Amino acid sequence: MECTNFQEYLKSNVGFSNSQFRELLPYLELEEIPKGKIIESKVGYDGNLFFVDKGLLRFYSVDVMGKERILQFAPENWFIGDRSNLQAMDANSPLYAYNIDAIEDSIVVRLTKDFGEKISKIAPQFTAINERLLQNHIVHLQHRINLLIGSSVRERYEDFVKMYPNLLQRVPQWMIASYLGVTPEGLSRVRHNIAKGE
Amino acid sequence: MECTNFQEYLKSNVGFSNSQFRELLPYLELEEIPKGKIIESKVGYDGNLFFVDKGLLRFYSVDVMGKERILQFAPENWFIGDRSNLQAMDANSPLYAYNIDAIEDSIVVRLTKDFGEKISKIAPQFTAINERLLQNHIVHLQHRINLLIGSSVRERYEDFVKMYPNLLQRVPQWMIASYLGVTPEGLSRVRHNIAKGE
DNA sequence: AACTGTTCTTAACATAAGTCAATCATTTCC
DNA sequence: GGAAATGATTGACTTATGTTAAGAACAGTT
Repeated sequence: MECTNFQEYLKSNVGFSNSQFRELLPYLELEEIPKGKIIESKVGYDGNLFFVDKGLLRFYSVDVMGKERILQFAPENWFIGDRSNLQAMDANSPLYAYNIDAIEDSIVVRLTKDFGEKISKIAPQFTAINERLLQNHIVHLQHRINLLIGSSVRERYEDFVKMYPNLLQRVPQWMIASYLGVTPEGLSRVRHNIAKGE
Repeated sequence: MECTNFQEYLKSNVGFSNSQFRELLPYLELEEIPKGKIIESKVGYDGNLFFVDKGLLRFYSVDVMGKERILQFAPENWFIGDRSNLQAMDANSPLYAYNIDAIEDSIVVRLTKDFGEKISKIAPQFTAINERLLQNHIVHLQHRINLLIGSSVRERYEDFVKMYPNLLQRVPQWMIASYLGVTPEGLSRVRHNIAKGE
C-alpha cells in the first residue's frame, strides 16, 4: 500500500524532498477503508485527522432521531477529521455523534500527534502551512454558513455544482441533499425546476 | 487608551509575564471603534485579525440586494477578522462584501503580520496556542452548520440562548435573527411560541 | 414634551420546503 | 437472470417560514 498522493502533496506544498519523505515514512499510519466502513477514532490521539490519499470520505453527525447531517466531503488530497476534542464533548451535550466513513474504497493517512511533532522538526515551514490550511478551512466554512443563513436551496445547490463539479458525479444525490440542508425530495424538485426553467 | 483585557488574556493563555508584554507593546495597534463604525481593512495586512479588548463587534456580509448576513459576534476577549485573503476574492465571486463594525463602542487590538512574528519570537508557545484557537473556531463553525442544515429555527434559537446568554442582552434581536438565518418576524414568532408553549 | 426613527410584535396571506406514499430506475447480490 | 435493496422522481397534502403591512413600544434629539 502506498501513499503517492500524500508524498506529492508534501513535495509541492511543503517543499519536501524524497529523502525528507523517507525520513517521515516510519511515522505514517496508512489505513485502507472499504466503502461504507466507519473510521474508528483512536483514544489518546487528539483530533484524529486524516489525509485522504485515495477515495472519498464523509464527515457527518447523527442526531437522536438517527438522521444524518453531512458536514464535509473529502476526496483525494483533502484533510478530514473530527476536531472536537473530548473536553468540548462534555456530558451536557451528547446531542450529536460525529462519524467519518468511506463513500468509496479509500486509503487514508492517519495524522497522529507524533506525526505533527516529527514533521515540524523535519520541515519547520510546515507550521505556517498548516496555519494557512486551517485559515482556508475557516473561510470555507464561513462561506457555507453565509449561504445557509441567507440563500435558497437552489442557490446553495448551484454554488455546490460550481465549487465541486467532480463530486457531483461521485456522491449520491441524497448525500448532497443532506450536505445542503434539504431533503432528497426537495433537492430533486429543485433540480427539476432548474432543468426546465432554463 | 489601554488594553488590559488583552494583557490579561496573554497572561493566562500564553503565560506572558508583564515584562514580556512590555516588550510587545510597541507592536500593538489599538483602535477605538465607536458604535456603528465599520473597521477599515488595511491593504498590505493579510487577514486583518482583531482582538476585542472592550465592546462588541459583528462580522457580516452584504449581498447584492443589500441584505446583511451576520456570520459572527465578537464580545470582549474574542478574535474577529476577515480571513479571506485577496487571492480567494477573485473576480468571479464579488458576490459578497464582508464587513466588520461595532455594535457597541469598542476598543480593538489590530493584529498585524508584524505582531504575529514578534509574538512568536517572544513566546514560542504562541504558535501552538494559536493553532488550538483555530481548531476551536472550526469546531464552533461546524456546530453551527450542523444546526443550520438539520434543525428548526426554534432549536437554533434555543441553542443560541444556551451558548450566549449574555449576548442576548446586548445584541438587538434582528441581528440575532440574521445570525440564525431567519427573518426578524420569524424569530419574533418563534419566541412567542416558546413563551406560550412552555 | 413632542418629534423622529428604530425595534419589536402581530396578523393575513404567499411560498418554499417538508412529509408521506407510490412509482420507476439502478445497482447489488444470490 | 431474477430478487432485493437502494436511489431518484413525482404528486398530493401539510407546515414552517417569508412577505407585506400595520401598529406598539422604546430611544434619541431638539
